Amino acid sequence: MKKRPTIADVARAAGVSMMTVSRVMNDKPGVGEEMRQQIRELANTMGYRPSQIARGLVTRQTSSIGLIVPDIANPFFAQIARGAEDAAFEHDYNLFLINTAENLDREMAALASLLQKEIDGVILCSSRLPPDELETHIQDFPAVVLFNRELGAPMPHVATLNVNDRLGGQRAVQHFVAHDRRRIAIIAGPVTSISGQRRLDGYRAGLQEAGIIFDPGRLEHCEPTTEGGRAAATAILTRRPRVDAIFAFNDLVAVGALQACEDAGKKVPDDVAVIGADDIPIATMLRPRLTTLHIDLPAIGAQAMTLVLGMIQDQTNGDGAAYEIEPELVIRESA
Amino acid sequence: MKKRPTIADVARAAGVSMMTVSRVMNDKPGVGEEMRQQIRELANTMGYRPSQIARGLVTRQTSSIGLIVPDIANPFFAQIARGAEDAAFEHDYNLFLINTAENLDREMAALASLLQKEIDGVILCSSRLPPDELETHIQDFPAVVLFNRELGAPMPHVATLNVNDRLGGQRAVQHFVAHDRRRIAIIAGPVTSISGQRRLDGYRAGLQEAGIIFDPGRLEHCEPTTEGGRAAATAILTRRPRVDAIFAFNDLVAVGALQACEDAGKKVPDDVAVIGADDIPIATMLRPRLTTLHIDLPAIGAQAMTLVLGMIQDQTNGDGAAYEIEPELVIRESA
DNA sequence: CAATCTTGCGTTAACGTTATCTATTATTTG
DNA sequence: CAAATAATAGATAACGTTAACGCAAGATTG
Repeated sequence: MKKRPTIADVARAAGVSMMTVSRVMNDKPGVGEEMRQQIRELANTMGYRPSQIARGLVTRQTSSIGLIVPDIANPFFAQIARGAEDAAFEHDYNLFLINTAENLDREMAALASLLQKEIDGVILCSSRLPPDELETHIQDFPAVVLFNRELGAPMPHVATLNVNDRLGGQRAVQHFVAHDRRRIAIIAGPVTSISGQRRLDGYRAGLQEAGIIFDPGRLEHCEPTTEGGRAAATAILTRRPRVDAIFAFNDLVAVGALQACEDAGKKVPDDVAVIGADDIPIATMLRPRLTTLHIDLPAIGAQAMTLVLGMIQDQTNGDGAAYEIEPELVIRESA
Repeated sequence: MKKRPTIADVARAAGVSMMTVSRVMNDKPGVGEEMRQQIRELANTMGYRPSQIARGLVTRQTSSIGLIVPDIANPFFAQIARGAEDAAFEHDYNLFLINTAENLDREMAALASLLQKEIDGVILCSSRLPPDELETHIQDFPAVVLFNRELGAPMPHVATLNVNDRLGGQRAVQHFVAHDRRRIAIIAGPVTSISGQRRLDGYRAGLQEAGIIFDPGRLEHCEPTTEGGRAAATAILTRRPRVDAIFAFNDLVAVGALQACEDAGKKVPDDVAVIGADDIPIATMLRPRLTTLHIDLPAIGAQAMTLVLGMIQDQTNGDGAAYEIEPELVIRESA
């Protein structure tokens, strides 16, 4: 509302040059302790706050990081966002949040608008962009962390952080097999999802390990939502009524599968065992409690943020590295 | 990585002044159609993107809106954030997301850092700041929407958007009473929560209406989480074992209450009926499905964003107004 | 056909901050 | 005690963009 004081106003009021005020505000040397205190106090009473915009123009730093996710309403990404924002707050950074809604154009628009904002770094989650598009769009950022997405060849200023979904899928199948389930179905999520492809990979590896031949009739793709999971599970259950286990793309999809089993009159886990993935909070709220592949979502968000921040500060920190997170099967009631 | 071209580079390459390029980039008149096309193309091939920072310094507009929420990992706020971001995207605005973690200092720090970023507007959700602090902290923003928080006196550039939680609480109690429940407990959420206070108000009004006297033993406060709800419900159930209905602060708390009933060997809804609030997606995933007070969360987020954007464009649009949303009881299985 | 308006483009000066360099003192040193 | 060094502070010029005004040449008017 009322006009904010500028550094010039403070300087004039204190009878010093703007540089002196600037040095005080940035805790830089070159100002006597006495005057420093005096200016600090004056700035405070005047309500002076340096403009990040003007500062950004000259320093080329904005103290802002972009976080691009498919859908913040998905608890998976909401938890990651929480961890990332907490870490950003610790370091006096702010977070731009953008949803892509699983839409390529919107993902590209997101990257473009963040570029114009001259943010210091980006965390890009589950990008669906084709490799070449991805590379051209991220190369102009000072620091990038790709979550659940790999790169053909390492790029400078780009680190990757991936959940070992293949291992997860394999472990899920192993658990089913160990409990004498052999007619195992999989709901693999969106066809374009990298995580989905990896989980499917692990699923097939697990089957092969157990000497079970892959049956395409037990595979279904779907949207990463409860409704998607329900529809997919219903489709599988009608096509292959004797299925005795379902590995779901994620917990949301698993909830849908649970509902489909209920609809079909199948008891979980007696008739059909269900394993989800990601261990979002809902997993323990349901009855039966969901057996799922656990990963520490807020910690992942925090790690991603730490990685970007590290790359900004210090070129070598995490630059080009590929990090991996190992999911752990937590056995509850659904399998 | 590589240095971005500036408007000066484009101007030089095109053999025109910077202003001409500027006019083209902003679709402003004063440039011939032929040259306009030519510059557009050149800018494109050079990969020129105007710096929002430099632009912001002179126009005093950043195309950024701040969204402050207690916790983005809470589906309630995640849904609102989704709606708000979608609406922002539509208008080429970006969203700063900040969590307060129910922490006053952090809320104030959030406001302060957004002020330095010179954002065009803020949506502040469920502020816990005392009235005077709140007023001083929001008055410097060009446009503010307060969600679930009221103002003593209307302020210019500040609109409020409130869920009529009092009515919601009253309706919940009415529903209980209509089904012959009279020993109705309430879990009222954090003591500092405005929504919690309003729901408690409505609860008492509902009781009075039915001629039931208020029993403090049936009231408990708690953190707005599943664990909080579980603990609070357990406390009430041990203190007042004959309670036959629970109105929960929100759906998350209701889930906790459900769990506490399960722990205590009470059947829902037969022994104890439970009503939640907000109708987050989890409500329909649970068994029994949660009866709750429905509001359209993404729509609220979008409305809040539209309100801020309107105030920025046009001073009078929504300025100082107070909007209200009426929750609707959706009856499912838990009550 | 002179007077006015329009169209198309350029010049200059900001916006608020910090980098860099320079100038003035104090303080230490050999 | 002269000379070197450090500490403190100021002046100036960016950073990339747009607002505001200026000016010419062509179009329109009475």
